[in-house]
Amino acid sequence: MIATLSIAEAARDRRLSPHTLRYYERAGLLDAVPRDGGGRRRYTEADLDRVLFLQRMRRTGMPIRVLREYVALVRQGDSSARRRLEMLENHRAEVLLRLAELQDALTALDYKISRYREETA
Amino acid sequence: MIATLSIAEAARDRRLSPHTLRYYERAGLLDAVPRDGGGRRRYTEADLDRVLFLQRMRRTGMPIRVLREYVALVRQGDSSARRRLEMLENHRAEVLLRLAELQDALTALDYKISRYREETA
DNA sequence: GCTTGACTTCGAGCGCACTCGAAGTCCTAG
DNA sequence: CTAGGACTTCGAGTGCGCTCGAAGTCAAGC
Repeated sequence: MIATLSIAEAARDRRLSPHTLRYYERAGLLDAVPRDGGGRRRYTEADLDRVLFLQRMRRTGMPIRVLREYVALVRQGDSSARRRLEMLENHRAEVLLRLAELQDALTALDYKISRYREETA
Repeated sequence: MIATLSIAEAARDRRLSPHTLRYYERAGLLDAVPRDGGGRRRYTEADLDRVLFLQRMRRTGMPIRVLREYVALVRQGDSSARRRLEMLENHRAEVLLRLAELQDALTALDYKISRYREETA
């Protein structure tokens, strides 16, 4: 028997709000989460893994709309594997771009900060 | 004599829209850009430098509200230098955090992509 | 002198991603 | 039997950062 979590527990675990978890489900980012006798959600390990994936993609700028598309492909099964791979590769390229942007800003910030420090010294 | 740019030219140069340039000015992120006889904006080198700074900060997630605060401090002059330095340092810390997030996602993506490739092979 | 087109201001509108609150249900403890 | 609290659904509201469009001005070219 594997442990399942209530929505509050799952939310705490993944550091987001129950509202957001429900929203992701409504938005088609999570397949219907299993319910207990009283109709309450019980999150499985697999659900939490999916949430972690969603968080990673969201944090790196993938829109909900695209994520929804990806999840729909997952539901379609193996035949969509190639398209999913493409989506992941596309997103990877965007992540690299954003990494470069952050590095650029970091360099600029460091330069500016060092000038401020001299000035104040 | 230094070259100044029309709003269309400045926008092209910095790869954003004239709408956004006007918005930044309205939002208090750019000091009043000098105007020509007909009341049209002429962007100076300094204005473009400021825009570049804004873009870097925006791309790395600094909110307009904070940028407005920073710019207000710049207007106040030297006495605000220490606070500005603090703001830059705070933002630097956030940039590092976001870099870590991107790296984490990149690692996860690379793993997933490699699995997809094996599967399809 | 008239048209064209790039500009001006201003307020409204939009897309995104939550975020919240109302109203109801269900289980548990006292 | 009742009170409390965590949950449910659903639609509405919020904050952000643009983005757009209407209506008007102005200078240049024909």
